Amino acid sequence: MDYQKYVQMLKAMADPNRLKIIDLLSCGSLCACDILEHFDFSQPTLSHHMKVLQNAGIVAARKEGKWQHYTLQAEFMATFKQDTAQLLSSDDQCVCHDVTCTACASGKVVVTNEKN
Amino acid sequence: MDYQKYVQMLKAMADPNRLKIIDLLSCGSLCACDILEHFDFSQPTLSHHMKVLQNAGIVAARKEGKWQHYTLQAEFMATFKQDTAQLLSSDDQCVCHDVTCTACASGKVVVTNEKN
DNA sequence: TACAAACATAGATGCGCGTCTATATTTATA
DNA sequence: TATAAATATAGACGCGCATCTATGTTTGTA
Repeated sequence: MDYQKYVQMLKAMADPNRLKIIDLLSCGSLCACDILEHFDFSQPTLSHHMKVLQNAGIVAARKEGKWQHYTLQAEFMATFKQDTAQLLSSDDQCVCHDVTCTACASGKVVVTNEKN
Repeated sequence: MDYQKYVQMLKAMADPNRLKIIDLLSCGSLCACDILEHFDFSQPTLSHHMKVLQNAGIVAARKEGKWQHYTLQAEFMATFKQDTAQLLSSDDQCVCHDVTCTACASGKVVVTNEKN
């Protein structure tokens, strides 16, 4: 998986306001002014947050007249779930395969690395 | 879902080094010195990162002799996947249910909120 | 054409975070 | 008991981030 891209998604999501924006968009598209109504911060701040979400590939923007419509990227929803599952599983591509535990190898403790 | 707890998990994960630590632990327990070998930063920095992961409920620590063993929390792995699925889905508990789109309501654009 | 609405950009500010060095603490061992 | 190994704590530093105000840009409308 694309480690760097996954971290960028996590960083973009790791803000309570941006997480709420994602939640608001989970049912469909919304324009900026409607999103803004749910928050206390200023309009430029929302503009900043939307740019962060776009750069992370989470949100797509489409302009129609005066309004800027935002939608969750389908690819993000799929990729993020997939990357998360892979991170928390110990499959063949896991980085932990060449890892040993010094304490365990010394025979002084009972803890064992399940993969060795 | 616990919004605040989920954000705390995301923040803890939104660092490339901590994400690699989680990946290293996805196969089993490791002590601090073994984790440290995979990074360039100092030992106090690792100690700091492990504390962040513990406070977020991602990692559990267990001391045996000189060694501090770290393990991924089973509850975290379950909760995080579940919260993620709920965030990206539009079920009954979604915050977007009382949301309308001004631009759509005006009838000037073709975009519609899928839930309305 | 003038004005208002929706949104973006520029620049500044304050706070948090990742990292460091130095030192303390705990535990095993000679 | 002295020493070394493994880890934690304290305090400092620099950078990035979330936010703001002020202003620019685009688009629809009277």
